[in-house]
Amino acid sequence: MRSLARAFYHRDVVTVARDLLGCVLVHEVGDVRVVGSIVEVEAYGQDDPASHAYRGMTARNAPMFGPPGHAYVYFTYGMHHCLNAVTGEEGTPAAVLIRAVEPIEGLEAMRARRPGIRDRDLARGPARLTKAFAVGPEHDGADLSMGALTIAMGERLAHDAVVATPRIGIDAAQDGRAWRFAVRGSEWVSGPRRLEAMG
DNA sequence: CAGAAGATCATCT
DNA sequence: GATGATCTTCTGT
Repeated sequence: MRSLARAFYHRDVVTVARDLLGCVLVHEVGDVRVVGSIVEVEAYGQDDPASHAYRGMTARNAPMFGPPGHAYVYFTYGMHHCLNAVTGEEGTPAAVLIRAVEPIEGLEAMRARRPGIRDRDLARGPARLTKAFAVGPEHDGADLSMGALTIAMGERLAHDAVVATPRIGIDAAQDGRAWRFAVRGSEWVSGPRRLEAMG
């Protein structure tokens, strides 16, 4: 598998979000490798009131202003981590939230990390997938809040979003703000109600 | 310094 | 459909 080039992320956030569908998310911790196909994403652009960066740069959202292709991982609700891919021009805040992936490889590890959870729900949600994939300070060590974690750059890095042709169809929904995209008909997107909303 | 809200999830009715 | 968990981040004073 090949990592996505920086140029992939160096584009409009909505375009990148759409194109990330079907791409593969890979994370390795020691010998353990887990892989999943991205089935649901959400784009947060510069003028989006729902974006963490809407009111300018802060300590938390600084990675969103950084170079495309890096990760923006944030902690929320006192217990969850969420993973984003930074896109567009450096200096212009934009990122794609990875909302759900379909597990492909490393199911055993995912089950161990999320005991008692049905396979279908292992990575079906932005905070669920970070737990199944062990994305977070406790496993990555790096200072995630500074965007030190990098996805998809050809360099030797712990995190790689890998190329795969976007499969199936695409649906878009506008929450009034962030653009959400999901693989049409996928059983692995985060929530039946959301699917319905996407028509 | 206090207060509120949060790109969520699991669990319950 | 509603609620509690749990704590960081941001805002206003």
